[in-house]
Amino acid sequence: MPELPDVEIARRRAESSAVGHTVAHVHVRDESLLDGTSRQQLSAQLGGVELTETDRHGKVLALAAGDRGWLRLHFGMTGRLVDGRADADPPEHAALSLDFEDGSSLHFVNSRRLGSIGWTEDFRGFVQEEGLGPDMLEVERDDFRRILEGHRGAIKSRLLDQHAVAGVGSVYGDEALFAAGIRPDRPLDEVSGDEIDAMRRSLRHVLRTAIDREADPERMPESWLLPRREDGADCPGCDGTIRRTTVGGRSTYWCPDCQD
DNA sequence: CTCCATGTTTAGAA
DNA sequence: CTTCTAAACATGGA
Repeated sequence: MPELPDVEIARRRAESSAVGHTVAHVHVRDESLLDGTSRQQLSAQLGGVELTETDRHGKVLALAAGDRGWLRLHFGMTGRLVDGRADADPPEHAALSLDFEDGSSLHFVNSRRLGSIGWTEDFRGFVQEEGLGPDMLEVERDDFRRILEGHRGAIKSRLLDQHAVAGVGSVYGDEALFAAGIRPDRPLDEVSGDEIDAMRRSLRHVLRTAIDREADPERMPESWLLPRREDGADCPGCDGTIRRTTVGGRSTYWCPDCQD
């Protein structure tokens, strides 16, 4: 489920399994995911080079190769990182594999192929150029208010707009709206400043909790909406019923009795 | 067969 | 300019 927590967990795993390792071979296995780069460029930039650090902004993960630049990964709907061995078969749907000199390897697996693989000399500059909003775990209260104020559309649509704020997706967005007691389709001009503050706190709590539980849906609290994302399910917070609707073109699960 | 899915972009309408 | 909808992308699971 590649939203901010999933990408953060992937970043932490890459930090421990790939940083400090030297790339022996780069295998681009699905060229269609390359975005503004080529297998030649990736091999030239990463081959024989030690990975030095990781970074993340919203749903974008980046791995640094010293001063040369950053490998950028976007997971789309189904992307994930898998550790492996260079002498073993790569996992099914591996789009990119980095084999390290010690025999280990890191695979970027993506069955649905909606993500992207890029190269950028300056990751922070890339974030700027793309016009991504601030990371949801970094944004300050007053900035978050400014981002949501002055709009009339549904609050969920704005939360999921990566150019407004980066990292919120449909599942954890619904979760935080549920926790804050706000309807996903509520027009933003009907949301008070205090409610915006509460929304920010709910988002931070939901995202941090998800990260603490390694973004594993099975491990999320029973009191959450996530295990009940089904039309007609019992609401975990009241005697009501969870409903599925569409907001901003995305399936949305919420409780009409708990949220208004 | 049908419907749905964690994301993003684009075209067109209002 | 803002906002919304539908469609497209490609694939897999229920």
